[in-house]
Parts: sequence; structure tokens; C-alpha cells
Amino acid sequence: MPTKHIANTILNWHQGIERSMPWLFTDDPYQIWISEIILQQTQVSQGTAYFQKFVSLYPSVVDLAATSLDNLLKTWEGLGYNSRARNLHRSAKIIVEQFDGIFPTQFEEIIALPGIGDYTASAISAFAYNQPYVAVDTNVERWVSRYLGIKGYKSSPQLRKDVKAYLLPFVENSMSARNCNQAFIDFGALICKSRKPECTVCPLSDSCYAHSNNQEAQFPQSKPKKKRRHRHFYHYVCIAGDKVLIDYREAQDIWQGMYEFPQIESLNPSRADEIPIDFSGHLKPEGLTSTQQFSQTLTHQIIHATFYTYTVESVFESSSRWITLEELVNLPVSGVVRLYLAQNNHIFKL
DNA sequence: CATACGTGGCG
DNA sequence: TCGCCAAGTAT
Repeated sequence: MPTKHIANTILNWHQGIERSMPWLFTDDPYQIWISEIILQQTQVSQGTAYFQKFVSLYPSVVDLAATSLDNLLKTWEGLGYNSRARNLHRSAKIIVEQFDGIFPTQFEEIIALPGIGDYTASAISAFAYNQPYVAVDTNVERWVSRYLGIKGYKSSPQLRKDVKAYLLPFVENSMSARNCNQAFIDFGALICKSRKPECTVCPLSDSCYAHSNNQEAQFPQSKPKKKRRHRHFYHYVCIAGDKVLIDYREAQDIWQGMYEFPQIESLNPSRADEIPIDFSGHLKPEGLTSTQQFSQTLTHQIIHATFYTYTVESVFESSSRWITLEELVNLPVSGVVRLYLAQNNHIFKL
């Protein structure tokens, strides 16, 4: 079946669809941008509240550029992949400095911004400016690969390229690139779903390769899975009155830009009765008030975090920083640290 | 091109 | 429970 007919069938189906996500009701490239970054590898149900919070706290790119990275990451906290937030901040500053605070309108300028790749640049170009680009996300990739039976690994550059090439002529000749792209994405999200595709109500099922061969689950191909590695973090929570010792994560590693209690990492679980770091004798066994463990499974690793909570007489000299408990509550922290804080809210009074 | 990067939800 | 998945990008 020609692409034109397939696309028209989807557009026709889309006319009877109602969606209420807040970013669908704006042409503001800034808001479109924020929504697309938030939605990268993130479900609509998880990202919506963050979008509301972002446009409320930072109504314009100028506001975003003016806030501190700490504040931005705190707003981002709980979403994950926070290089997205760091790149959002970098891009906002670039737009203010190089584009006079006006969001760029050309695809080449947009994709040059940090954190924006082919999908996001295409989405902004189509949704905000109605320019003829195809935004191939996981939804679009899925239904096209199933319909045509295209081989290729999920999310691979090659498959995304093939899907884009297939749909581009139609978008270029269509009345509304904006509407086309929204229909293509919604079709994948609502009909050609990942787990339980709605083939019984799909207007294209008769000519779908995957459905005809009962191979809906085979497209797109998934890569062989790798094992997650285990990491053991031992945190030392040193509390002196209303002060606590804190470190900043700046290494090229997980949770870059977030704060944590001083820690050492071990490849293997170590014993809880040791004090591997004692801050030159300032930590004494009798000062240990609790030992708690939390785990968090990430995409490529499993974090086992142990927290030793110590009470000390007074602050001491350290390469780490003493801050008040109130200040701590305003700093971005990882999921495991957030678990620890929530579990000890009698101390940290969140 | 393969791999790393968070978190929450579903089956 | 646990693996897979979610409006991807940088390296």
C-alpha cells in the first residue's frame, strides 16, 4: 500500500482522537522544547507534572537561564537522566547569549544545542514552527517497523533513519507537518502499543506485516540484554547540631551534579562494623546512631547504599562541606539518598 | 556503532 | 519478583 494511503488512514483515525497533554495547546517553542526534553525516555504519565512545574517556575528561556543549576536539578529531581537538565541549562544560556533570548527557528541551529538530537530538533521544528520534519520516536518507529516488517534494532540509528526516510515524503507534501507528526506518534502510543497492540481496532491491520505473520512482538528487534553491575556505596552521615557534611558529585558518573553524604565505594559488600573512613578520628563507634541500607536499580547497575549516621560533638576540618539541614533539603539528591532522607525525616524534617 | 545514563510502572 | 519499557542523546 502506498505511503500516502497509509498516512491518510492514520490522519483520518487521528481526527476522532482527543488528547489533553498540556504541551499540545501551545505553539511556544520554549514550552515545546521543555516538553520534548522531559519526555525523552520518560512516559507521559511521569513527565506531565514536571512539565507543569517547569513552565510555572521558569516561564521563559530567560528565567531558565537565570536560575542556578542546583535549583534546576532540584526541580528535575525524581525524573532521572539529569544530563537532560544540565543540557537544558546550558542551552538556555546559549539561547540568551547567542540568540538574544529568542528560541532559534532553523533546524540546524536547533540541533546544534546540547541535549537536542534528531528527534527533538524535528519535533520542535514540526510542532512549534510547522516545518516539514519527521520526528521518529519509539512510537513511530514501532508501528512503521511492524507494518513494513523492517528489520533493525529498537532505537538504532539505522532503523530510525529508515523510518524517517519512509515517512518524509508524506510530511513534505502534507498540509500540516504538525498534525501529521502528532498523528504518527499518537497512533503508536494508542493503537500500535508496545505490549498489547490494539490490532482488533487498528485500521491498518489487514495490510500489516507483523500482524499478518502474528509477529507483533518481533518488531522492532530488541538487542540482547547485558547484565547489570553491582556497586556498593558506604555513606557517612556526620551530624553536628544542625550541620551535616556534604559532597558534590562532579565525576563523569551517575548522578552528576547532585549532592550526597561523603562516601566510599567498594566492589564487594564490606562489613558494617568497620569505620573505613573516620575523618581523622572524628568519628567514634559510640557516635554511630544507625545503620541503614537501601538499593536502587538503574539501567546498567544496581546500587547498594549503606548509610552510617553519626552524631559528632562539633564541626571539624574536612574537604567536604558543612551545610545546615535546611540547606540540604533544597539541594538535588539521588533516589537512594531521597529514600534515606524520607526514612529519617525526624532528623531532616522534610 | 555500542554503551552509559534514572526513575517509575506494568504484566 | 523481575525484566522490559518509556516523545533519546552524547560519546
